[in-house]
Amino acid sequence: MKYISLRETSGLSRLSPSIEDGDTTITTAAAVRRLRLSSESSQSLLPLSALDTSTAVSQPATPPPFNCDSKEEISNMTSDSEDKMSEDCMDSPSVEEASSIGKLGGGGLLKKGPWTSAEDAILVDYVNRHGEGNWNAVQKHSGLSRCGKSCRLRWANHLRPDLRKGAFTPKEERQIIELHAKMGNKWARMAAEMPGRTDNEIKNYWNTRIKRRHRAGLPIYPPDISQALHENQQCQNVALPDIPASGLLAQGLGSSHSDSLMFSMLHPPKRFRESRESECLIPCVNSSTADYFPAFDQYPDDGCEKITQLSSSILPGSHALLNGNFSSSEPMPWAMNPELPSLQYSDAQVGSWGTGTPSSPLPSLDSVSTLIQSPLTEQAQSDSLSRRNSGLLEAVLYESHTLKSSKNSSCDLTSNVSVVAGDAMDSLSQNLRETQWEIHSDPISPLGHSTSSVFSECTPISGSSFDEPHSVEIFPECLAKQEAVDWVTTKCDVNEENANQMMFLRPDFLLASNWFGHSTERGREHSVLNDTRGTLLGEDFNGDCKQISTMSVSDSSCQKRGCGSCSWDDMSTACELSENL
DNA sequence: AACTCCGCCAACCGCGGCCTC
DNA sequence: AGAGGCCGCGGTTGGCGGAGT
Repeated sequence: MKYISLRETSGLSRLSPSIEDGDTTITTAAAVRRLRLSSESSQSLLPLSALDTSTAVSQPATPPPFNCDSKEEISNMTSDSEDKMSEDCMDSPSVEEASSIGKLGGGGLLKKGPWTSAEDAILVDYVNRHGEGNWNAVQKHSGLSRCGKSCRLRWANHLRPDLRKGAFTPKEERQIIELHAKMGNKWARMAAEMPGRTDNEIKNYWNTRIKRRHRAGLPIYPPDISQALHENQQCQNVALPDIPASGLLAQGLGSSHSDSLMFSMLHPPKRFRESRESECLIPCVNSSTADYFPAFDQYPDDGCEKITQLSSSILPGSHALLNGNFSSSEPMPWAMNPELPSLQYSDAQVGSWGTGTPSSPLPSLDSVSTLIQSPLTEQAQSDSLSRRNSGLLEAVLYESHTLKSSKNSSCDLTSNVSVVAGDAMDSLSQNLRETQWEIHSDPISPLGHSTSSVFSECTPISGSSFDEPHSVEIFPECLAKQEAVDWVTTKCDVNEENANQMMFLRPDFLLASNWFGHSTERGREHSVLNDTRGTLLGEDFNGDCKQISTMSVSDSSCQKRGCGSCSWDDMSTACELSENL
C-alpha cells in the first residue's frame, strides 16, 4: 500500500509524483478530493487504496471543508470560499508573499506564487460549475485572488481531470524527442500529441534533458532520429533551390531581421486551431515513428548518452549550447538550420538537386518549415563539429553543381572546375554519409583545408538561430553581418518570380561569382565589399574565398553575365543587372 | 550536521493572435 | 479600421528538495 505524505505544504503539485508513483494515475483534482477526505480522517498518511478517482470531476456546488495541507487549516475551514482563502493564505507558506502584495481578493491585488490546495479546490469547483474558459471571471465569481491567466494555467497544468502526472515513461520520452524533432519548441503542439501531458511538462522535461545532455557533451538527438530525419529530408526537400533568393539569402546569412522574416514566412502560425496541418510535416516521423526509429528503443532517455561519446564536443557551433542556455525560439541544433542553405543541403539533396528534379513542387510552407526546423543533422552537426568542413564550401560546391545542372548548356558550368567541384561534393557527401557521426570526431574533409574558418567567427551559422540576443553578444559580428544582409534584402525588391534572376544575391552564388574576386581590383571602391564580405562571412573568409572565387571564376557564367563588377554598395546596379539576365 | 550545488518543476511574464465592440 | 479584452504560447524565474562535500 502506498501512502501520500501530507507534510507538503506548498500545494498539491508536489504530491503528484507520489500519487503517480507506480502505475496508478490519478488527477490532481482527484487529489484535492483525496486531501479533503484525508482531512476528514485527520490522518497524516493517506492510503492510496482508499482514493476514489471517479469522484474527481464532480465537485459539489459549494466545496465542503477540505484539507489545506495542515491540520490548522483543517480546523479553520469554513464553507465560505473566501474565508477558506483567507485561512489558507494565512496558514500557507505563501502568507508572507501574500501579505507582501497587499490585500487579497475582493478586487484587491492578485495573489502570486504557489497555489494552495484551497485555491485549487475553489478553482476546481468553479470550473466544474461553469466550465473552462472565461478565466477572468473566475476571480470575480469565485473569490479567488488569482488572475485569469494564473487560473487557466493552474487548471491546465494541474487540475484538469485528464492530466497524467508523474514521470514520463520511456515511450513518452521517445515521443517527445520525436515530436521535438518534428516540431521544434512547439510545446503546446507537442502536448496536443500527448494526451494528458501539458506543454509545461514537456517543456521542462526537454529543457532539463537538453541541459543534461549538454553537460554530458552529448548530442540532443539519438543518431537514429538524426538518420531518420536526414533520410526524410531527402524525400521532402528537393525544391529548396526554387526558393526565392531572398529566402535563401535570409537563410544563408541569417539574422534577427531576415531570420524573422524567414520564420514569419516559413513557420506555421503559432496557432493551428483549424487543423493539424503539420501532421505530416515529416511523414516518416509522424507515422509510426517507431518504425522509423527502430533502434531508438535502445536509447531510452539517456541511453543514447552511451553512444556518440566519440563526439566529445557536441555542436560547438551551437551558441545556445555553448552558452549553456537553451533557448528556444531557435530550433534545436539540428532542428534549426535556417541559417545557411549549405547546411540545409544534405548530400542526398545535393544529389537530387544536382541531377535535377524540376518537377519537384515548391514545398509548402509547412514543409519548408519542417525543413528548417527539423532537418539536418549529420551534416549540420558535422559542419559545426568540423572546423574543416564548413557548410559554406558545400554551398559553393553545391551551387556550382546546381548551376551546372539547372542552367544546362546556357550556362556552361560543365567546366572542369564544376566537375571537380561536383565530384568533390559527391565525395564529401559520400564521406558524410558513410561516416555519419564518426565524422564529428575526425572530420577530414576530402577537400583538405577548406573554408573552415569562414564561419568560425559566427558560430550561429553552424546550427543555431540568429534571433537570440546572446548570439549577438557573443558574436557581435553577426550584427554587422545582419545589417549587411538587411541592406541587401531591402535594397533589392525581391520576389519569387525573379528568384532566378536574383540568384546572384545568394551568398553561395556570390562566392561563385567574381564579385569578391574583383573587389581587390577596384581598389578602395570595393573596400566596402571586402568589409562586407568579411563581415558576412568572417575574416578568415578572404583567403578561402580566393580559392573558391578562383575556382568559380574560371567558368564564371556570372562573369559572362556581367554581374561580376557589382559591388555591395551599388546594389541598384546589381538589381538592374539581374533584370537583364 | 551544516553547507553548497544542482535538478526539477510550478508559476510568472511578455508577447502576439483572435475576437468583439 | 482600430482599440481593448481575452486567451494561449513560449521563455524565464525562483523555490524546494535531494545529493554531494
